[in-house]
Amino acid sequence: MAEQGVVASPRRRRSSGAITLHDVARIAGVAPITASRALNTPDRVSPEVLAKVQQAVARTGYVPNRLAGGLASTRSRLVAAVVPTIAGPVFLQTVQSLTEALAEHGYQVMLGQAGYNGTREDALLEAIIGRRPDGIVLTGIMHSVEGRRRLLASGIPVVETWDLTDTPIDMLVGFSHTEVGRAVGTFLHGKGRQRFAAVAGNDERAQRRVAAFRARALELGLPDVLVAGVPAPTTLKSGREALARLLHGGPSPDAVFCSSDLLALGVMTEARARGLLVPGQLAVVGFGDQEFAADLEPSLTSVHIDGGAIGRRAARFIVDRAEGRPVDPRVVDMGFSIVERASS
Amino acid sequence: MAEQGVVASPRRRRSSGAITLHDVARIAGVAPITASRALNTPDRVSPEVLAKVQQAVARTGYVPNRLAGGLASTRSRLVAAVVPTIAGPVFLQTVQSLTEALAEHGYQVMLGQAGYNGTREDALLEAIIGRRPDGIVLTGIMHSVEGRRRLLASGIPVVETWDLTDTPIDMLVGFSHTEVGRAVGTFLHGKGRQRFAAVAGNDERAQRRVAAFRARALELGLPDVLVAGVPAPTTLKSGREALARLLHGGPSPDAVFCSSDLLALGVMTEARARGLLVPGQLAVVGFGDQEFAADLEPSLTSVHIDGGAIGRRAARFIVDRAEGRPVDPRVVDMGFSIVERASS
DNA sequence: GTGAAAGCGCTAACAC
DNA sequence: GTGTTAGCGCTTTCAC
Repeated sequence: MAEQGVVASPRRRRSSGAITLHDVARIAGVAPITASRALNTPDRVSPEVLAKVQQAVARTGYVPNRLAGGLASTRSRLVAAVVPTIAGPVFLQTVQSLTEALAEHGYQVMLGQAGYNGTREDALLEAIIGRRPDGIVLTGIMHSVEGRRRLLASGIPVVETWDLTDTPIDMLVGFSHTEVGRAVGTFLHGKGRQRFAAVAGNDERAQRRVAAFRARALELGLPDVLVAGVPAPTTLKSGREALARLLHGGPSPDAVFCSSDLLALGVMTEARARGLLVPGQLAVVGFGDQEFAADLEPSLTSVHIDGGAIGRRAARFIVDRAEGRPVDPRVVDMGFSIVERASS
Repeated sequence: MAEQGVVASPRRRRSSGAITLHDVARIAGVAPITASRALNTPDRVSPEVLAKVQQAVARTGYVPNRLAGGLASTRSRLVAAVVPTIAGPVFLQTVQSLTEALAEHGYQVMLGQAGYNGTREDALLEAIIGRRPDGIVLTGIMHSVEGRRRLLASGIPVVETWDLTDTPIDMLVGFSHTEVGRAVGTFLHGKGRQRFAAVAGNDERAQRRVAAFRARALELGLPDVLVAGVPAPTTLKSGREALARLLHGGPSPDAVFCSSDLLALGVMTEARARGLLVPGQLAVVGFGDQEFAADLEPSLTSVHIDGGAIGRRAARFIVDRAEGRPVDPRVVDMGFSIVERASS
């Protein structure tokens, strides 16, 4: 009687109802851990057991619960990718190749949108860290000192991309924005241009490119660079408006360096609407070398960044770290190149 | 002695080392479950306890482990967003607003890239289902019968977007591609155009738009529509090439319906290079009404789709379902509109 | 309003 | 090569 009282109403909990590793193991006639090994490390299990487990999996349609696996192994196989906004086309190639490369190794990408002004940064970091990702890839965003501190404190591997800073949080794969600005200055000067202008989004990296472009112009003995600032994310429209502003006051520039290809397209569109010849009266240089740049009329000279390679490299950093391989060096300069086309 | 033997080397497991709810509870002087309630349902806890727990959280920098929470509650607060590829600009607005809207409710988005040919579909579904997301949002992708079956079997809420099909898997928010094709046909006919052509990516939805466009032309007593097919994802380049092909054989069209704005830009670019006047000799209509369409020269007439609204609606579907609210209706037609601009 | 116990589904650690 | 045991860090269930 007493016994019955104890056993009577066992504390039951609603389970998810899905097939579990337990079920698979029972059907295969082995212990759960053996089934686990058959799935994760098949070479450490006898061929017969492997076959039986695989059959059971096929019969039941079992899909391992990665939440449970991640909790038990402290390896979530989740990687956070943080961008200002996914709607800007600049970093898409990087996100795409990052996602693909990680998927090949069994990792999933979680998307984080930080915005351009850093308002949501804190909530975003909390949401990300709470998932215990095996890595965080930061692309095209700045982070506050506080954010940096939290990332460091979390102990999660971090890859910063699309930049080369002196004080990386952890790992870094990018290129020098300063060198880009200098190189474009040198390039345009080599083409005989004299009166430089720039159209730049108000994000920190674009500003750094422009500052270097300007410094290079001064070095070369050219007049000061006219700069038209536009809000980020950059658009075709703001490119058009920026050229209008540049032409409004003072001497007309004969070369414009734009902080994105979309801006450059805007500048070329506006130039055409005004009867200004490109490249005859105005050379235009873009940044990013988006797929459309080569096929514009005239085709657009642009600074080529291999966004796909950056994503793949970042994926390798994360996977290496997650699997305990040594990561050295932790900073990779992917460089850039100026692709010369008709617009200059 | 015996006792010592028993206690001596307890089976120790390396924990993640991070602060846990246990730690917070200990510091606050309450039971773990109480600390949990203070964080998740603060109104069911006394003000003093709440304050103590919040203090402990602040002092320790505690970030809840959502893997553990998800496992225990069978609510992962993860939502999978599946697109053909993130690098095509068409669905970005949808992904962006989906991510934002979900983030406001504490949900994270996991990115899945299905490709345009469905090769990776199976592995992708397995990866997604393994994370036990609270919802799956499918955007711009077709799925095999087998994929459909697996999704259904998983029991996970599914929202299909950017289409209106007769046999939704679960929930649906989109518009009719057939209606789009018909409407564009009617529109161009109203502008006095007679010889229609179309440039279309080889994805199923674009094909449906073109088929309806063609059918509408026949209804209107117009000659058969010339169609130039291009591979997905669509590019400016393939737009240029497509127009070249269209002009090559037979009578020149006086109107082209393109399956993306980028294709339309390609068509306009090629037209200009050939001295063909837009809209004088050729009317051009795009699809998607991307941000740049309005500011092209000439500005581009395009079919406007409110991708942001689609994403937000999909987010609401998922959140409602996850919180147990009734979802009715399960199919929402977001409609579309033709934005008339200079190119037609 | 608060707590004790049990367990979500998996894997690490240790045995044999 | 296989199994036993004990958690991973949280929340549900039940009790007071």
